[in-house]
Amino acid sequence: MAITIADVASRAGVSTATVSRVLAGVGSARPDTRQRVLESARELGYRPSGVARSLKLRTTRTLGLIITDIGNPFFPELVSAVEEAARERDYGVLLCNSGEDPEREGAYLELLAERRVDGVVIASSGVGRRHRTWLAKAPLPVVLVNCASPGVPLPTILSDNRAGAALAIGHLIALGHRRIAHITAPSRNEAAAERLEGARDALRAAGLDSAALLVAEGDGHVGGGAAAAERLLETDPHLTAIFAYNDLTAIGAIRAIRGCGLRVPDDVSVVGFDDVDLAAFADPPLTTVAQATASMGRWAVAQLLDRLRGGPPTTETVMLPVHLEIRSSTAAPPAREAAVS
Amino acid sequence: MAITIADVASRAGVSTATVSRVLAGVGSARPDTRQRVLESARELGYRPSGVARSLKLRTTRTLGLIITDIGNPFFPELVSAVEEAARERDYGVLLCNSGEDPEREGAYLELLAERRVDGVVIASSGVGRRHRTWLAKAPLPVVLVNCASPGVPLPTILSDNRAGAALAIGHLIALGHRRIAHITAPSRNEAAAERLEGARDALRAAGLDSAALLVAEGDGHVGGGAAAAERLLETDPHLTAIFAYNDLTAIGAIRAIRGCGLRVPDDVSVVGFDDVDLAAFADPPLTTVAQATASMGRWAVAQLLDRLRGGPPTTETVMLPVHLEIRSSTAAPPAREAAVS
DNA sequence: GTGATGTCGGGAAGGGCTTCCTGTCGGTTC
DNA sequence: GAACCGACAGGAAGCCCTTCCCGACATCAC
Repeated sequence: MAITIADVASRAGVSTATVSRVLAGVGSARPDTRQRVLESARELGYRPSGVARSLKLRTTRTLGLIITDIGNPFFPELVSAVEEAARERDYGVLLCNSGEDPEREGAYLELLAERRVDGVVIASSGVGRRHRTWLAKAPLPVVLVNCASPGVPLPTILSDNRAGAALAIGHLIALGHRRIAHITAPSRNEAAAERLEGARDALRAAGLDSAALLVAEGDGHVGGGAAAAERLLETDPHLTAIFAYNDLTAIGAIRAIRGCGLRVPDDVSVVGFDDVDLAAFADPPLTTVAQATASMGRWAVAQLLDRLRGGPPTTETVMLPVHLEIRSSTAAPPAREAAVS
Repeated sequence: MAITIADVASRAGVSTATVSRVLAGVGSARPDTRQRVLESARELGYRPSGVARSLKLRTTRTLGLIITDIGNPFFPELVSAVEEAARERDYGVLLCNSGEDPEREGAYLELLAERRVDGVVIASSGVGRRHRTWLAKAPLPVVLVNCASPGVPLPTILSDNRAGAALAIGHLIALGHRRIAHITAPSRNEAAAERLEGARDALRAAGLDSAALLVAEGDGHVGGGAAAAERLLETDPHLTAIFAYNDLTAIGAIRAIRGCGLRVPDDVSVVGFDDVDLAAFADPPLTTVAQATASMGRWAVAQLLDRLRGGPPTTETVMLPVHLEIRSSTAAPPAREAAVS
């Protein structure tokens, strides 16, 4: 059915070895032989089988990419960077959306291993911990993005979550806020724990009682953020600032704050995390901690490919700095509250 | 290096044929043989090579997915649906982000064909037209999502763009708007043309002059939407409604409108298209035309797999209905304007 | 003329799997 | 006891490439 190298060879009156060499451009061939091969290939519409080549060469030129949730705009940005870096080197990307489901994660890990992808980048928070034993004896190169696998030495790149959170809270404190709340994410997410810790760091650094930080749990999405903010405002109707686990959560919080008849930032300031594309276009434009998302993706791919080109197995961990993107969702607290505090 | 079926066979003291049969669960094997094979496989940590299997079986259990721009939230929603439908059937998805770049599109089409993916779903507006000749003799099953390839009979699923646009404009007219503008997308995008046509349909149906529709071109993104809205407001400072090509464009328009000191929807109403997740959380929540994005993705995969299971090549075209999601970005025009018109 | 050197290109192995075909063996049946 | 049968399991082909190795031939120097 499909044209094979043998068809091309017989049409050109040469052996398959010659066809292979000519098409790959290696070795030497007489110009007329070369010509005939090229012509036959073109005329037949020959397209070499990547599968056969992969079997022979023991490389698939494919990378696996496991992410948590493509519905969170942070991930499309990462996917985009990974995909681009891969494409530049002629690699394909097999996309796996884990949805935080351990079973699916496991299934995908197995699928990628069976498919013999050349490497996999894992950017799915829970995988590192939930599949430690698998990762410890991973049959292929793995790099972790924004996620750790305690005890398993794997190359890792992550944002400085703790410092970022401290930056956010520091900013709020500097504006004069004292009644600050935090919306975290389910604790299976290690970044959530780090961000919470960073928030407390900043409070302590300012000589405030870090235990007084009001905390509610969201789900990393708009809905959870809104619900958490509502609970928070019920608990302390006079809080003046909320630092959210991520931008989606922050957007939910803003919604809820407005739902309570309050204004952002006049009554309550809100800070997000990630600096997703849409953060700048939210209303009001969101003050948020910006991660170098694209850099992470590029680094992960570069790391993997270095390794494939014979580089030594690394366990390097890179911590990327973050910075605060100040927009209009934060302002000084309302005078009354400032006086109260 | 890697464990092969031969290793398992020799450890279990059987032939590779037997191992293959036992692991695939076909044919019959004596319970004790079965046992030995299973045990050896487990002990050795055997993982069959998908590559070898693909070569033999002539199927990769992989689908290609070409999209325009993963940065537009419409696509993650589609990707998510495709990925899920594929995963349920144990298929992988090779993600290709074309970025509207004809060269990249072509490269990806070739890559997918060489990789021998079992099928490809194309949801990248321009591909259908730009690569017609390729598609006409596509070496693998293709289905088109929200994109057409004139003259090439391929199974296609699309939203009723024209009717959707008419719905949007009809809604604005019903609210009393008469000075309505439209922000379109670059004309290489056929959906853009259809939506523009639909807008004119509705104007005509209401007995209004469809030629009077003010049109500006955006880029399908927030930035382009904002720029287009600015131009529009400059041309006609008294327009009272804007229908945008998509939600991102609409969000940009809202930004620009506010930048001019006007309010949404009090001074200017805005309608989007797509009903992206975030539309409901925009400020104000966006009135928009909702597409059945997930259904499209699922249908595309189902279509492809049916075909692979021996179904006949189809050229069926499905047009999905859309509906208007009325939120708070639209309202009656300000009294002064209503009087003027 | 002979040997050395170099250029082309073919044969064949091998990558890891599935499956058709065949053979063996124990048990039935008449 | 012969013929037959079903259940198991092995041999080997074949999926489509790449590349090592080697032979054929031409060319050149001596």
